[in-house]
Amino acid sequence: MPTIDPEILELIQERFPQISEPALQEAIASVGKLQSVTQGSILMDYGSYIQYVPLVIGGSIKVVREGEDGNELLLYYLGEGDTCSMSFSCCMTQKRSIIRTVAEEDTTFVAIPIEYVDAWMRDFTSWKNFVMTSYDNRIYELVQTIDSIAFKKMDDRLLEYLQRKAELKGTNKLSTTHQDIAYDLNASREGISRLLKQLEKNGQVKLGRNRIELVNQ
DNA sequence: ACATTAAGTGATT
DNA sequence: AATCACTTAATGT
Repeated sequence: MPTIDPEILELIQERFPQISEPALQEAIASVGKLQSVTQGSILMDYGSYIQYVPLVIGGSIKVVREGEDGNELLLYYLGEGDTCSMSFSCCMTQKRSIIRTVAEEDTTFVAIPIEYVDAWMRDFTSWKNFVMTSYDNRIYELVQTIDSIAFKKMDDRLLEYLQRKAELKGTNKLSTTHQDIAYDLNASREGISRLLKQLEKNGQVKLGRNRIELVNQ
């Protein structure tokens, strides 16, 4: 039996209050590995099998879907206290990943080897609840994203995107390029530039090279 | 100073 | 709204 890592134990208690059972906390601290990745690292890619389930401690991860032509589309973000629901369903059903996850910023997480994930569903109710709640949140966000694509015009999508991003990062000053936004929204860079210009005219944002500031109104 | 990268523009479909 | 074919501006070396 591996020893309990006190650092992980503390982080879990601090960032994942839903995981309340002490025995579960200790189990996580025993088998989990604390990992850090730099911005832009790909944690999981199309077709790969999942080896672990990540519990996000700090930073954020974006989950994207890519078409055959290389077009990308942002599905949702994972932030502190979140976990990747896709990795659950993948490891439960032994299927390859149908999405890609990329570190949106420098990110740390606790990696749980998949062999424990299943057993804990039986053994710990707080784990089961955590997983279910996580699914629920992710599906809710997915539906919002679908709504946004299906029913909203690009300018609304853009504003929504910026607001979510600002919320996730905890700041109104975003450092990103028009091109990156265009990739996430699967739009053209020029289109995004023009829409941002409009938003600036309306006093909703302030623009600079590599930075977009949301103006509270 | 020069090269590179981000952003802006206008025309076309 | 996308694409093209640029121009202009900011930034790194």
